[in-house]
Amino acid sequence: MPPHRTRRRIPEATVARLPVYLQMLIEQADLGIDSISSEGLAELAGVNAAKVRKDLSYLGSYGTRGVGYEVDYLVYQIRRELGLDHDWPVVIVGAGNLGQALAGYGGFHERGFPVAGIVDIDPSKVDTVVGGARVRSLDDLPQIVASKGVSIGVIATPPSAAQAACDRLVKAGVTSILNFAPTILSVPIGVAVRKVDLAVELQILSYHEQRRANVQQSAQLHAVAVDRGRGASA
Amino acid sequence: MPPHRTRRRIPEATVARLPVYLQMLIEQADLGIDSISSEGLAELAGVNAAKVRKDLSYLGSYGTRGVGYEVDYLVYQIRRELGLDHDWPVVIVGAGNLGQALAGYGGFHERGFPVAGIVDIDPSKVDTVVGGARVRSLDDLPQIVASKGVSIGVIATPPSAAQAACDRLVKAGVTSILNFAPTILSVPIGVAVRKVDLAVELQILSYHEQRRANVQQSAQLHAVAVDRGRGASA
DNA sequence: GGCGCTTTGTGAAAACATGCACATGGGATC
DNA sequence: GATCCCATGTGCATGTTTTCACAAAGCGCC
Repeated sequence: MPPHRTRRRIPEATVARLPVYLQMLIEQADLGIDSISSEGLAELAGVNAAKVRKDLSYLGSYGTRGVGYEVDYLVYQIRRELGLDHDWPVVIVGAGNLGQALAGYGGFHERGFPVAGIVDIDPSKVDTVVGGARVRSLDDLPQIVASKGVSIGVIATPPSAAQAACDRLVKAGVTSILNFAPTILSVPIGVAVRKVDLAVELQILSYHEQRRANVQQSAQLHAVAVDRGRGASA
Repeated sequence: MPPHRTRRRIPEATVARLPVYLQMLIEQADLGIDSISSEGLAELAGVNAAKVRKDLSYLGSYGTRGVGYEVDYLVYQIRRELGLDHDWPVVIVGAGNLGQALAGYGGFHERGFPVAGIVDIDPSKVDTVVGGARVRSLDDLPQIVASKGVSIGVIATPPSAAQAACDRLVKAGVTSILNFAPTILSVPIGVAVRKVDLAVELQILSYHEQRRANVQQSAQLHAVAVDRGRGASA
């Protein structure tokens, strides 16, 4: 039996933090640091130390008590667990503003997600070149997916086209989708979807701004009430 | 006493879903639908009905038993709660690939976050025009923030410049930050930060792909073991 | 080789979020 | 104006995530 076959399931919240730890660890490695404590990593990642330890404990016991974690080894283990020991080519659907920026965004390639292709339904966009890649027809999707072994698709279309784009990705054999359109996609079970909605992020910030304003206002009202109480009757 | 002064705090998980409900409700309103049940909204938002009801109950009792929710009124209430009853101008720091795409991305303006300005530290980028806005110098930041009443900043710089960009935003008076750089920002308390890291999203998908592969492999191994068991000894 | 220092790894508690299930109450029909 | 129907609003149980606190364990120094 291999040492860690299926391995116990890692909580989703932890999975979402591992990439952050990874990023910080790589930074430290580049700085020549070769050992780090949960405390140190916690500080870099903006979380608390107990959380770091519990998160890392899901991967196995890779720390040394009294010392900390060896940076390189931890990088290796997190990479392995996240499936980052090889590249995952991605295909982008939609060559509008956002699709073009994503295609040209070096961060993808740099972090193990080379852009295998970018496609658009609009014939006038096809064959234009964005971010070093030639835009291809949506009809070429199956061919791109098959020939490059793509399993992750990125949707950067307008909302109205997102579900259709999704369907074509799934039909072409993609099993994970990153959706930038403000649309809830329906997919067969077994296909993973993550949604990133830039406006939603801003709206959440707006809530906190709003709240701050309300609280201040209410504190002022309260202060007034207190003053009144002091000066006069009850 | 006003009817809903500070109002009980809304759970963060709910705050993150309200924008999605809002989006769906606006879509329904545009379609001429004027009433919707928790069940219907749940389906559109991709969550379950009890959750919708509980989430909406934090806003108050705005539904009608036996009937559902009036779409327009709910839109109004969610907008008010999220602070979306007025626009929130944003300033973008960094006019690279991503910054340009964001500046040109209609979704921001459309959903209440007009781009009040985009700035860059690189003199060669200053005065170029992207997405209808002229890039201005980083030094103009305080002036832009003050004159346009900006309270939300978007960081679209390379990671190495992100903390400096953040500091300047805070100093200029911005109190909420949306950070696209893969960096943990440190900010004074009272400033809200949200981070969106595109590569992290892909890495989370990668984990699930990886896992799928492992499970399949392990199922195969298991099948082999069973076959062996069948064919021979134990 | 033992002692003390340090930091991990992890049970157990607390906080938070989800989902069920049903009492409650509004609207429609007669 | 009484009755039925239906979907909301919510108490409660369940599941997940965070945090605490401490025993276990490696390292270096004497």
